[in-house]
Amino acid sequence: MRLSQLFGKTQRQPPAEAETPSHRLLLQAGLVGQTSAGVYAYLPLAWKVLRKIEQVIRDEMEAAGGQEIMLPALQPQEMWEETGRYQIWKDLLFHTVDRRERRFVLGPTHEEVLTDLFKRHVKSYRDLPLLVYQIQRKFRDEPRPRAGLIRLREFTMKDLYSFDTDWEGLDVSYQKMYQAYSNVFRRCGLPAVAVMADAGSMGGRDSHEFMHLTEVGEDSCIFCESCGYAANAEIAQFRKEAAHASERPQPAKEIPTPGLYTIQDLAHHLKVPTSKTCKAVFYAADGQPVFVAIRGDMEVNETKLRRAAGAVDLHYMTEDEVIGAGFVPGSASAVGLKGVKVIADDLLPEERNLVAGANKPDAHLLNVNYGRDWKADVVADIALAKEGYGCLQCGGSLEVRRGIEMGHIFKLGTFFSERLGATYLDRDGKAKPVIMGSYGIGTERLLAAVIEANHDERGIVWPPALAPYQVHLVSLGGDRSAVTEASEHLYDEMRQAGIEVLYDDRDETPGVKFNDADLLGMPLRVTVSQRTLEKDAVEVKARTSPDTALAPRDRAVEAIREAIAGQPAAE
RNA sequence: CGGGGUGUAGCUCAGUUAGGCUAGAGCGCACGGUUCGGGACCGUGAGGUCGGCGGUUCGAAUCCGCCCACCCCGACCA
Repeated sequence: MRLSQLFGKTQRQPPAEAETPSHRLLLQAGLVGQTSAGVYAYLPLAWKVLRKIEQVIRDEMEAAGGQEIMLPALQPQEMWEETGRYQIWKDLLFHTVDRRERRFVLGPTHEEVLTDLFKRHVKSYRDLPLLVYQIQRKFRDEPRPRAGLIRLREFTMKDLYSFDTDWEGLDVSYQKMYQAYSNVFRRCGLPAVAVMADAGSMGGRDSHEFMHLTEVGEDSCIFCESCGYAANAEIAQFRKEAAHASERPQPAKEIPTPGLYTIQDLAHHLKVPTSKTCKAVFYAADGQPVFVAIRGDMEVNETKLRRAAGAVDLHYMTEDEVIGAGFVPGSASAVGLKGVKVIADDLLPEERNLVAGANKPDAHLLNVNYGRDWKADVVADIALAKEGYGCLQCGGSLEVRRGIEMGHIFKLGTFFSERLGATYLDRDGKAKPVIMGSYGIGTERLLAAVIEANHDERGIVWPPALAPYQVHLVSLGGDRSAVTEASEHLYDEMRQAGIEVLYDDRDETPGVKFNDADLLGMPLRVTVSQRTLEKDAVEVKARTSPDTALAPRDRAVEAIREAIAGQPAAE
């Protein structure tokens, strides 16, 4: 490809709106164009990379026994109502209506459609296990699109679904996908770690997310270096130790605390650690008020809380809701509270003599004890793991890292098969719901993560396996026809040799060309100039190294080929 | 949805505080010339609903109101 003809120009100054490196580089290099928030167009270079990413994924899915299919994006709304997911996903769906006023949604994922298809084509245990996958557009009206391609509203996802006769079979399918995902990310030159994750609202069992760790990521992950524990902060557990368990229960005592509303102020004023206090947090779970109690030094993990509450929707109460529920902000506690569901962190029953609200303005209680003074309807682990907490498994110190979630695998079980009636006939002649798993990778997000992981201050550094072209041929010809002729000749030779080459044939100064070559990030730069021709050579330079080397013209193609082969392989 | 921010040429921004006459700069783009190994130089030129609508005013990029878009931080996910 001639750079002079390429659709997509580099920009000297990146748009100010881009903050994360991948977003900035994608725009500055002219790879993508934004259409609206979370919706992008992909120009030739980006599209080439995306196709290579898809090919890597396709390879690994096929190797694992997956069969590729194509499913509709236009999905009848009733299908979503049948599984009950319509209510849950409603706000995230793009809705549409056909000319007969039949309601459709643009598929945000394809479990419903595929399970329905499965029903009509699979009848027997002999057809199982079955692994099918699709690579196609999904549409989600995300509340907040983010950071270029990291969080999109229209995006491409590889989704593979597994169908097994039993849970052991599902374990095997799951393991296959776990391995396939590891292969995909390795081949894409992208460091990734698997962390345990929330299996979501679909009653699944195991679940892992594949994370690329970077400050730019939007997920928090918890790691233990000594034993290898790795989990999304949403579900991460930790070792909880009661700080005051050995104390003898003391009589409760009310004290005036005017002007003290926060745990910080309260603890400071009473000269006690925040771990000596009991904090109250108000949530609405599926519209019902929930009183949440947790030790003052800890924070509520909303994923854990949602599960403990058995709720689909969970949000911090608004001021109106708090007043409506009759809570006393600043001095609330579960002591004497009636008619409201109380959920307590499981550390509270072990603590003694905590400071808690008195449930009336400007007053708190000293020496509050669980069991004697109050009880919760639900006692569960609802605390958020934090940096420095103890590892549940080994006691080591936990670390928090940010990550981009590039892939998610989970065991669905029978959620969809039961609701949609997807059964198979087993050996015993009985119809049984098929056991499913679901495994997704976002390709544009993967592309963004690849750039996050592979760039320097000058631009992108494509992993060879994904680079749109292997060679960036720079001609410093100007109007010197000898240089131009030699460049054209080498360009032809390389193409005939099957080498993917981007040829900078523009009438630009050397500085412009070199800077664009660095920005665009092809693995190998080959320069032809007056200077190299005087030595009857061309210059070869890897994007990853500052060093250049001369290759004789008569064996230039051979030398380039060797240089490509010598690149750090992504395999 | 809550909080914060930004909208002036393709990109980066000045001009808005204190309303004033043909709205500016750099880069990019087009043409001509000189240059040619790390974002060169000279000349000429094209390019603008100043986010939109309404209001105040003799006069609005500038003041007021409403709306919209985009970015960032939180609740969701690949």
